[in-house]
Amino acid sequence: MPLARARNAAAKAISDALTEQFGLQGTEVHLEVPPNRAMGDLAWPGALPLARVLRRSPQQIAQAVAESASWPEEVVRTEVAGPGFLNLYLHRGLMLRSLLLAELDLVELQDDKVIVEHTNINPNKAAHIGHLRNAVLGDDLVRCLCHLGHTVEIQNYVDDTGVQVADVVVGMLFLPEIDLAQALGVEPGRRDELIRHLIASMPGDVVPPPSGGDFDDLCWQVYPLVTSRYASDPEFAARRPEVLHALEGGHQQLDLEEAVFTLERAVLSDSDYPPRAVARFAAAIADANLRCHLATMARLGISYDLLPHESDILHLGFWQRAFELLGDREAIRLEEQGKNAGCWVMSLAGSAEFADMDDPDKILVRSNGTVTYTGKDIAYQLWKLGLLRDTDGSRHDFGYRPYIHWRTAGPAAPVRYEALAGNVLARTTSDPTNYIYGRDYGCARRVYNVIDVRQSYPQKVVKEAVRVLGHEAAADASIHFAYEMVALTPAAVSVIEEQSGASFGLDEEELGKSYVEMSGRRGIGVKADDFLDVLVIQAEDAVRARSGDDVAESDAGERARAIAVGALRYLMARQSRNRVLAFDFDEALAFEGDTGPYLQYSAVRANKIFAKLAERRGEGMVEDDEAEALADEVIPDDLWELVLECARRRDIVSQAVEGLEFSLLAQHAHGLAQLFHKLYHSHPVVPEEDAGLRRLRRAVFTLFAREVRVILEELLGIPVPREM
RNA sequence: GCGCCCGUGGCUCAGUUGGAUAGAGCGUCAGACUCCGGAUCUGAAGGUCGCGCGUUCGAAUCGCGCCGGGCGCACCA
Repeated sequence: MPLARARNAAAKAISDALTEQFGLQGTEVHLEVPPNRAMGDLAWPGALPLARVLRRSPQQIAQAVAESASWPEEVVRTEVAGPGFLNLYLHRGLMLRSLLLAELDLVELQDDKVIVEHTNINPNKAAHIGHLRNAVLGDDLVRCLCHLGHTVEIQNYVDDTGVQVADVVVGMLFLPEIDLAQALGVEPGRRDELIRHLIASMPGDVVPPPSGGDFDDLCWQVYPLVTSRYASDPEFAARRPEVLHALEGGHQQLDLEEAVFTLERAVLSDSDYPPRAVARFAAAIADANLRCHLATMARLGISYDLLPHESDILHLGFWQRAFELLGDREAIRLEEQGKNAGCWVMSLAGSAEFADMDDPDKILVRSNGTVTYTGKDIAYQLWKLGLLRDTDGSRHDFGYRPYIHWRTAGPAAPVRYEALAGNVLARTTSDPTNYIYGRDYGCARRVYNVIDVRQSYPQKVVKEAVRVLGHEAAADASIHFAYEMVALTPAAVSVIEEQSGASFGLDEEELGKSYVEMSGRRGIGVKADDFLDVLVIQAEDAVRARSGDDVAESDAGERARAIAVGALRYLMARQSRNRVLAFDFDEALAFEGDTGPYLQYSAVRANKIFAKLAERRGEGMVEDDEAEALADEVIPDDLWELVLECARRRDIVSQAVEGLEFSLLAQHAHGLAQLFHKLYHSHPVVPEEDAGLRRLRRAVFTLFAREVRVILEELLGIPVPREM
């Protein structure tokens, strides 16, 4: 990290000069990178606030520091400018040399573990583009944390016993056969045949390659029918709590085939469905959807370490233990009267954040004895922090077993799921004696929960619960990574309605707004796989238009996939997280300008230079021995600008993680690509006959080619195709 | 009602410990050499940073008050 070294050395020089000249001890010196190179490479604005204290003009102070400081070798020139900035100019050759020497890029490994929980899609329907925002932001965070030397555990929480899964089960078991058959896209038939059809479309023990009409797409069709029928049919609506209760009861070791057989018999004899069979059926639906979600995310190079299941939290008594801990601290109480009578509530009145609320109590256990989602989430959070402990001090833990294995061909390549080889993706089990050798899950120093901003309130409650249990530091380390939702522009809604031939029945008011909220319950949304498919098709058209028909089929497909992923991931990263992303097809399908493909193109072009260089001149990228010789090189302004930008990666990544704002990183990447594209035209390499000039350009472009690959592939998960 | 978020050229957005001349992209207009690929580049036009008051050497950024929009404040998740 040559820039950090130069910065620290310069800061120390300034601090020492302040002591020597003005007797100031231990002044904090922050050096920033000024807006343009005419103002230097690093700048110290600290003379301005010191003016009052020292009763001298800022220019005088800056001048005194500039003249008396013993500057490190990295600083070659100083200048006092504007109202009193002290601008520093770096030794360009030295910086370029250091940046090219790869071993200087190593990071210290951090001695902690960080958990990032993301994706968390309800396993009752296909993923939509809103879920993609969650997963991409979560994955970007994971990549940046790893880059900074952290050990990261990625969790994708599976709510397999919630109302949403129950709703699809209700639909399969109780919707009129006619409606059901239509939703499933088959000829009307008996219910047991429809159930069989659904089971047959499940992916089994594999993670399937996504295509149209997958299992999760069928559920996507069924789900809105259920929710709309609840409103009109009370008898139907009464099925929901029945099914939910069955799910919570579990299905101990019941075989799926046996469960389906049981359901069939119930259909034929017109008798009630046995709860255990219903629960087993629901578990199969949740699992099948989960595998579809994994497949969708795999396309984007997103993977996980652990799949915690809500059913296991339930069966292993996580909540009971959390309840005891909260009870010991008297953080919860049983409400005897009022509107919350019969409920266990946690009072939030004690914390400033909730003090102004009308009702500062949050219900954790309902009057019927069941626990709310927030209650379960508190237990889960405590477990993540290693704080869910039994009375003997041992950790109250899950059981674990390998769920599937996976591997990738590179940092931004698609994830390939396989049976036995590669990295382990584990899932929790309800048998705490199950474990995976050498693996220890949970128990992190810091926890990021990537969740939609609309869940800020329950997330605050969870954090507060950790705090009232006396774990101040752990509460502070419980971070809600909140982001705004993805909505649809009215134009996007029209496109979907036109293509699907369906109408979402939006009223005047909704259509008048600048965007429409997506809703799985209403079936309003752009499915993630569908959108990716469209992107791939568009990208492939563009590839063929440029390269002609001589591109091999598989090669064009490969490039198109990379471009589609690049466009999508960049789109998600570049918008700041607390702004609603109003999805528009035209904008999302753009491949020119401030887009992923623009960045990819810069990387491809840079690589192309070196390919041609090897071919025509037998020269390659600048290696360490050549880099040594560059320290004395005179580097012109325009090339230097790119060199300095390349030096800033670590700073930018730290800042992005600190503020959970990956638009900073996206913008940095875009800036780099822009500088490169400009230089590409003004500084040709291959045709340049002057060997010295050619070496310098090679050096700068070597730096860029490496840098852009790291930022795109490692940090943003955007693949760099071989050609475009 | 209380809380959080958003308001920046025609459109979509950056601008994060307050820093120097507010940046991109799209769109519009005018251009790019027998030269490593034109998904690129050069140039032009386009801004009361919602409004007001304040803090500061300095405010798009911090504080207060308005205006407009969104989202929360469930025995849903």
